[in-house]
Amino acid sequence: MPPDHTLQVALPVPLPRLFDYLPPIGQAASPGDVGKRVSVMFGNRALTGFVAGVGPPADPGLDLRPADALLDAAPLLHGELLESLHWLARYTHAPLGEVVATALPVLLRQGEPLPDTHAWHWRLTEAGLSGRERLRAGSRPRRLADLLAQHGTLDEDVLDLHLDTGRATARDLGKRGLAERFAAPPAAVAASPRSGPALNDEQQAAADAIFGTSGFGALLLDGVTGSGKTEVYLHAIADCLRRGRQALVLVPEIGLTPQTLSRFRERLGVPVHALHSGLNDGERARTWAACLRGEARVIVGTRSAVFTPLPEAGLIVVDEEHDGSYKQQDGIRYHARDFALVRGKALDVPVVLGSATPSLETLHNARSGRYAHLRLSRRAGEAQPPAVRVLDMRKRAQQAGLLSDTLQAIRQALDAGGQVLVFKNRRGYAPVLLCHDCGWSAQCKRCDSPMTVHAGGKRLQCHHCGARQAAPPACPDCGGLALQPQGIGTERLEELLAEQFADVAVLRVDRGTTQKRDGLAQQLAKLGDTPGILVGTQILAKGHDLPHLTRVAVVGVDEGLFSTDFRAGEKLAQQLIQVAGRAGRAGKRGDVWLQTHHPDHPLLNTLISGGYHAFAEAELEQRQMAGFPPFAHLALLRAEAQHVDAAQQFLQAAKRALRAHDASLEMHGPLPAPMPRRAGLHRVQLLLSSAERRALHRALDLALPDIHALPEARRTRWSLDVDPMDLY
DNA sequence: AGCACGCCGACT
DNA sequence: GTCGGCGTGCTC
Repeated sequence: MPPDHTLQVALPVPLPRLFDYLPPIGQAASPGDVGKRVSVMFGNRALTGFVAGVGPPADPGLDLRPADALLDAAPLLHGELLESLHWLARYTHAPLGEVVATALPVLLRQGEPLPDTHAWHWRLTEAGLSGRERLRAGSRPRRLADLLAQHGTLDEDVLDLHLDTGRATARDLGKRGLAERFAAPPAAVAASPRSGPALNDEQQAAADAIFGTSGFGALLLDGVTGSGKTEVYLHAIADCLRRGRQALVLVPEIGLTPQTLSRFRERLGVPVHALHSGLNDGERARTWAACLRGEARVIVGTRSAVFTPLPEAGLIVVDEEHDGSYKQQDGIRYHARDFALVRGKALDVPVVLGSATPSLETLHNARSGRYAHLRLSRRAGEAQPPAVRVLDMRKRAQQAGLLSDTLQAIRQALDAGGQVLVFKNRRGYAPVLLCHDCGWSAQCKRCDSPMTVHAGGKRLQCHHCGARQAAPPACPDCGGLALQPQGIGTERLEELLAEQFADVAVLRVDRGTTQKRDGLAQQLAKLGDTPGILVGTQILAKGHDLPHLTRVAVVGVDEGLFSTDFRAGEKLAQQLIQVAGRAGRAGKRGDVWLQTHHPDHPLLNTLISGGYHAFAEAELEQRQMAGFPPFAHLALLRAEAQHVDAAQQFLQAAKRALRAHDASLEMHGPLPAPMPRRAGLHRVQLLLSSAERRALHRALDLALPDIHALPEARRTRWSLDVDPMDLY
């Protein structure tokens, strides 16, 4: 056996190398096998791998095992997507096998064949055509045969609509040789778009700029809430369809509502394929296959949709590009927005990044001229931007964190027939249970963090490891009965509001209440246009149209003003702008009441007087001075272990390895993570920083093999996060 | 990451 | 006497 044609296989294991296999017994390996999946025995378990290359073995002395079977007749990944995944593996410093596994739908990752995407149709056979008259008139088989004769062929999916038990009858005709089922090629989709509202001049200019971008180009669509970004997307997508190309639209996790989809479907007049967490494995694999075959023309999906193959790509849109849900926080820690840009470049198509509150990274790129900067400054229908009022909380009496001024403001808005949103940037009933007598507070036994009170004070839950327990009836330390929830969460707020405003509906909207499918939409429908109060967290800041909302009360922003996380200010500003954007729509000017202990804080002042862009300007200056992104590039090496020392020692050794390869790399740590214990493990981290992205990556490229080989590496769970979003 | 192999404690 | 703890070694 000439050993110069072995399969170089990428496997979904955290080992940063490929594994050589002989081709399956009786087969020869050819360069055409690159991109096919392959099943192999690895150790003593069967794995599905991916042929990354064909060539001579890395180690000629090694006794190679044969692969069991190649799973694809033609490469599953090739061309642009394959190249982009190679890029992603290099960029995240992750094994190609894990990157490929992340990119593929579960079923394909497990080695299932690429599913069919064609529809099954039925038609009469020769025997059926000539013999249908002999079927008893009026019988089901006769009626179906007549239908088939009349229509020529019928889609299996609609048989039951034409005739009761139509499917079963068709199978019966099939058994008698009178009808046959065949795979119909997917119907060619002719777009029949419906026109929407006329674009205003800003929208038109934006749409023209996208249309005029030939080949790759990044465009920031910077439009205030309600300025009609979606209309611009729809025009750009319609253009893309007219040119016979596919469009990919990425949306944040909670932005993909049934309403969004039906709006797209209605306006574009083509099937819109959705990819989100609600799909089952089969649906995901089918959608992926439909993209690969070019049958899916418009794909709307969340983070992982960035991995869909786009053989006829024409446009990529990333809506709400600043949204944190685009960054995967475990496994391969990719950023879907950034990867979309990489793919857009490789595909040579425009990438539109839309937001009312662009990330500072994106704004920086727009200001430096790398991205075109398209602005939509006007709200549709002449709606006015909301007025913001700051309430000083210092030395003021409050109930459940609400000032009496705020309560009055809510009353006024309700009396005027409006709806009010009370926005609290935290969830749970009350952050901690505190003994007023001795100061004891409920702490999680596994994590060093306070447990939060849930279910009206009956239950304690740790928000970090999920541990739950019943709240003690008396203080475990002093036996006193003065246990009180400290601080306020949305449940306590809801309680107070329900009490104070018993005449209107008070809805709490958080992860708990919206987990059910369409839970939020149903709740909002229940409220209708009657006066009422919505209480909630982050989830309320985006997405849904709330046309009757006239007033927003913001409570509990102070934690975000003094955080150690360098991104906290940006996140807070984005949230405040987004939630303020919920107030007021055409015809009704909304307002925002903001309670704080720090009414003079520069972030609030700049944001309120100058808006998001003034804030961003100031924040970018600070980032530059402090040497933070986008003026520096970060990578975070995290380690967790049963014992702090193991994690510490690993990171110390990793630091020495990095230092050996780059004497000038900036490193901070190892330091305990901001949440130093989680689920019983100690967490430590080492922050790497460099003004030059290249220098950072070169140091990692050189040092990671050493770090993998460290004896300390085996005694800890560790991971690398390039461009971390949270520094913990 | 899995999964074996390999030496030391409380139990059917 | 065993079942089982997780240290450490390896996977083409």
